[in-house]
Amino acid sequence: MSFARMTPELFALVAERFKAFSEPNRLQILHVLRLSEHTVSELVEETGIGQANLSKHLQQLMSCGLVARRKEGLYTHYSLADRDVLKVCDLMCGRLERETKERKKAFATK
Amino acid sequence: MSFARMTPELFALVAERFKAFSEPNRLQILHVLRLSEHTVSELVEETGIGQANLSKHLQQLMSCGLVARRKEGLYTHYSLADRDVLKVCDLMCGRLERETKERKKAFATK
DNA sequence: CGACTGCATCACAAGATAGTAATGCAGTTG
DNA sequence: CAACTGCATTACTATCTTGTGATGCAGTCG
Repeated sequence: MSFARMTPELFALVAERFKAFSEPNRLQILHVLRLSEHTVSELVEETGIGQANLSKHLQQLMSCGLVARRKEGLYTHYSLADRDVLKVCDLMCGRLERETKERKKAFATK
Repeated sequence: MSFARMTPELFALVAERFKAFSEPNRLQILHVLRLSEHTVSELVEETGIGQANLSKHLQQLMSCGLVARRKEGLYTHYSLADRDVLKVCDLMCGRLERETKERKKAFATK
C-alpha cells in the first residue's frame, strides 16, 4: 500500500472502499453510470433494481466517494466521482479476463 | 469494464474478487505478503489473527487467485499471486489518500 | 392548498460472513 | 509406531448485509 505505515484504521478504511465495489448490483450501477449521468428513476429502469434498494446502494457509493450527486428540482442525478473508479474496475476485470483465459487454455491442453 | 458485454454472471464474478479485498484482516495478510512469502504460522505471528480464522481467509484469497500456495513438508508457504494484486491495492489507497488530503484542506479553509 | 412525483429512510425478514473452539489429518521426529 | 507439529475443516454463534414494502418529505403543478 502506498501509505507510510498501515494502521488497523487504515486497513478498515481501505476495506470499506473495496466493499463498495463488492456487490453485483453496485457494479452494475457503476457500469451504467460509466456512460453518463442518470437520475434514480432512470437507474431503476436500466438496472431493474428496486427503488428503495437502489437508493440505499447509491448512498453507500456516495459515502465512499465513488459517485457524485446533483440535485435539480425533483430529480437527483448521479454520476461517477472520477475516472479512477473505472480504472479500479478495469484493473479487476483485466485480472478476471486473464484468469478465465488461462483456465480455458488449461482445459484445452488437458 | 473491459469485457465486451457485462452479464449478471460477470458482475457476480467481479464482485467476488472485490469482496476478497474488502476485509481488514485480508488486507493485512496481503500487506504482510507484499514483503515476502510466509508460512501460516508466521502469518499468525505477524498479524495476530487466530489460526483457524487466518486459514479460512487464506482459502478465500486462494479461491480468488490473489495468493499462491506452496507446500513443503509440514509447512505451507503463501505468497502474492502477481503484481496486479498490489496495483489494485495501491490504486485504492491512492484514492483514499487524495480523499483524506482534500478533506483536511476543506477543514483548513473553513 | 391539495394531489402528485421522485427520492430517501425505516423496519423487518432472510441470507451471508467472520470469529472461535474443537477436531481431523498429513507429514515429521524421536 | 507413537507423540508431535502445522495447517485445514467443522460446527456453532454473533454480527453484518441485502431486499422489500411502507412511510416520510421536499419540490412541482393544477
